[in-house]
Amino acid sequence: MSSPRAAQKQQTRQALMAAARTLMDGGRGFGSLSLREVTRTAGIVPTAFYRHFHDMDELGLALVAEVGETFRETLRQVRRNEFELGGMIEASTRIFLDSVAANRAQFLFLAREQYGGSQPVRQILTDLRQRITDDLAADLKLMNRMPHLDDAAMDVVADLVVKTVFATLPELIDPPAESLPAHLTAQAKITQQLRFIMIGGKHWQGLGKPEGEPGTAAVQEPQARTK
Amino acid sequence: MSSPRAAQKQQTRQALMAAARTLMDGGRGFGSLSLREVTRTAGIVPTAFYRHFHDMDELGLALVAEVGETFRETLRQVRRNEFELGGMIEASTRIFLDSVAANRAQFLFLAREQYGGSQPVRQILTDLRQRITDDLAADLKLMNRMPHLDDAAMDVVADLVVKTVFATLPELIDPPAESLPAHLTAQAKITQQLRFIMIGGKHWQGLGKPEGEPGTAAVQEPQARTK
DNA sequence: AATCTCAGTGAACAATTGTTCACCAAGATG
DNA sequence: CATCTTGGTGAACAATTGTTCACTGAGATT
Repeated sequence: MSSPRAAQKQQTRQALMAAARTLMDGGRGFGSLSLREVTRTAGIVPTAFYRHFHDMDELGLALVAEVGETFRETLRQVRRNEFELGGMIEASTRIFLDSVAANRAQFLFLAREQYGGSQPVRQILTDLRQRITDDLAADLKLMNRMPHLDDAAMDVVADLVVKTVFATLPELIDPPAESLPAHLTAQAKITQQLRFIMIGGKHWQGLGKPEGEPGTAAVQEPQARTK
Repeated sequence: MSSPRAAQKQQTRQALMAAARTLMDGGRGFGSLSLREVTRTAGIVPTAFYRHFHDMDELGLALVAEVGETFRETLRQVRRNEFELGGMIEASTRIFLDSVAANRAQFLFLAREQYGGSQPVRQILTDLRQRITDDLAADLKLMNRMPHLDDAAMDVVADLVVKTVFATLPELIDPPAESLPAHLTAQAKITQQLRFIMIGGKHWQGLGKPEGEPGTAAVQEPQARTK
């Protein structure tokens, strides 16, 4: 038996978060949700809200933390497969897509609020994304697949990859989308796109006249990051 | 002097759109704006709103149409430079960034609402983005810089480029951001990222064992789009 | 000059909002 | 057992919301 009644509390707390996510399923933004409809959906009286969050913004931050944890856990899972041979991108993509499907509502919040949310929510989401980018950059440097790239350039690649993944989230969530042309499944498309990026990194020729492109040197010699 | 009285109308209509954009500057999402604050900001009585828009959603659609027109005009400008020699990506990027800076509020709406907006707004934004992607794909096919790619693969590249540009918009808008490490200016970063993508497209080796990656053929032979 | 059109006004409405307060009853603590 | 803590209740509040309606007065039309 033994249900410590402090655990009951976390249960209604979860109910509040679930209510917010549910309301967002209908296409609403988090910022347009009212405290009262959240409590109503959670099956609770408005005043009880304050026993859990001081603010709607604080609820938002809790939702960020939640999806952030899910995200990073998924990435740990991806990283475990990263040293196996063959189709690394494809394997990683599959793991990621499975996680998105399994936690649809959480990632829906992430996709919707990454640029639309209130300023504190957006700030902490930016931090989350930065940590992910840094981790990926460190990984890329370790596996040494892009010998021509210095550390700074590798950071830029990592940023591009993360940007691509985050920007793809809405496509992964919006439609259950059966019956597609088969080479345009989300899976196939993002796999191919990530491959383009990695190949681009591998064939980067440095600076002066990259890829026979004449004229201006577009990117100045980047010095190592002084941080 | 000739002030056609129907022109005064469009002027307050513009005032309403400007008011909405102004309110969004403070980090708010369009969906959280109330009809009354928009009219208040526009210096007008709430009821007058209905002379211009039937709905707040309709205001949103007008804002989409506006930034859509600006965007496509900018792309026409980019396309005029596209056949000049040297640093094509860099030149295009500069033109684009200038336009974003010159129409900051419009692009702020685009960046914020591309995934956060209400369903009708998001739908029409998706359409806009699709038209842009199609135009770019057609252009890429014309200039024949990626001989190994068939049409379907080129569509995927175009999608990736547009995705990258759209996902970069928030960085371009949020901070006036002076005093950066200089190789991390938005200009330098997105230029380098687009270059990675284009190089990746150019070096794409087709299907079986792309880039010496053994094992599974990740992407099936894409047949030409049947449309 | 007489008439019509219509963008903007101002009062009024029912509904919903965020927040307060005193109150309860069940679980924890002594 | 008596006492204290605390998650949830329900009434009440001032404020703001979207929408209606009859109105006005300056341009347009005749």
